Amino acid sequence: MDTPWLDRRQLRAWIRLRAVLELLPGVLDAQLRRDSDITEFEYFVLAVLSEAPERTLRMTELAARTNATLPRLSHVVTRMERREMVERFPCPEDRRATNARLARAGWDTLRRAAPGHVDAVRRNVIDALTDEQVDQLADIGDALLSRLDPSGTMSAIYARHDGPDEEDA
Amino acid sequence: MDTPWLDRRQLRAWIRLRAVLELLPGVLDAQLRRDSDITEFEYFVLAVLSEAPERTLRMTELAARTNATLPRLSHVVTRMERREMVERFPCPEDRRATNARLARAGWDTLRRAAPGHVDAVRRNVIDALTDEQVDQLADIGDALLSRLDPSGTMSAIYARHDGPDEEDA
DNA sequence: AGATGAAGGTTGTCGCGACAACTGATTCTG
DNA sequence: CAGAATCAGTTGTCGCGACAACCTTCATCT
Repeated sequence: MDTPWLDRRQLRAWIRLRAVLELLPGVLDAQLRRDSDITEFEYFVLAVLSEAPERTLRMTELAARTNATLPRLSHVVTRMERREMVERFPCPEDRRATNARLARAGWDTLRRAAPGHVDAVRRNVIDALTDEQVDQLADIGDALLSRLDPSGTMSAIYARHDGPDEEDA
Repeated sequence: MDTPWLDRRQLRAWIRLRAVLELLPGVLDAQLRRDSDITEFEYFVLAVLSEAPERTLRMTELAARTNATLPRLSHVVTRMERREMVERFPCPEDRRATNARLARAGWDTLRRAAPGHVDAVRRNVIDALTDEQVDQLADIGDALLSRLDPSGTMSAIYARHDGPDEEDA
C-alpha cells in the first residue's frame, strides 16, 4: 500500500487500457445480440463446448475455461437450456457433477454467428493493429494473466494445441 | 462479412485480450467495493470531477469523459447524490443542462480510496509488464480506441496536458 | 463406520447497465 | 416567428452477474 503514484507513461497506458475495457465488450456484445440474439459470453460457451470431446464438459471445467464463476455459468446454462442450445445431464463418474453438452440448436447458432463475430473482432481489434502489435498484445496478455489467472485455465488452452481455433468450431 | 478466420497469432492475441477483458474489471471493482464501498466506475467519476475546473462538469461532458451513456451516468449520479458525494444543479447558461459537482464526501472518499486503488492497478497491470511493454500497451490502446472511440473523448484527456493525473486528485 | 470437511452445483436476492420512452429547452428553417 | 428537428437529461423496465445460502456427494481421519 506504500506504492507510489503512477508516472505519466504508466498512467497513459492505464487510461487507455481502462477505456478499452469499458468500450470493447459492449461493442462486441451488441453485435452478437443484434445479429444472433446471443451474448458474447454465450457465444464463447458455445465455442468452448464445440471443441471439447463429445462436445461435452463438466460445469466446473466449462466455468474455468470460460472464466466464469459457477453460479454465473449455472444461470447462463439454464437460459441456454431453455433455448435448447445445450443439454445438462448428470455425470456418471461423479454423482455430484453435471455435464453440459452442446445441442443441435446451439451448434447451428454458433455456426451462423461465427462469421459476423469474427468480422467484428477483426474490425475492432485485429485490423487496428500492426502484425507486430498483435504479437506484443499477446505477450502483454500473457503477462497480465499471470497475475489475474495464475492457474492459466482460460488462456492456456488455445496456445498449446494445433487443433481447431475458437472461431473454427 | 467476407473476412477470413483469424490465424493462430491473431487468435492468440484475441484470446488473451478476451480473458483480460473478463477478469480485470472484476478484480479492480472488488477491491474498491471491499475497501471503499464504491465501484470502479464511481471512483473514475470522482477522479474526473476532481480534475475539472470548479470540480464541476456538465452531465454530457462527464458522460463523455467517463465513457458512459447518459442514462447510465444519470443513474450513477443519482446514487452518488444520495450519498452526498456529488451535487447536481441546473446550468445557468443552458437551461436544458445539468451540472454535477464534486461534494465533500466524494472528495474524502476519493482521497481515501486512491492509494489502495493505485496499488491494485499496479499489482495487476503495471508491475506485470516491462517498461517497454507499458509503452507498447499505450500505443495498442491508442490504436484500438481509434476504432472504438473515434472522437477520442475518453482517452485523449490525460495524454495532452501536463496537469494532475487521474490518481493524483 | 461416523463424523468432519471439502468439492460440485443450484437457487434466491440484489444492484447495476442497456435500451426505449418521455419531458423540456433550444436551434434551425421557410 | 411558428413549427420541426435536435439537444440535454431523466425515468422505467428488463436481463445479467455477484454474492451468499443451501443441498448433495465424495474424500479423510480416527
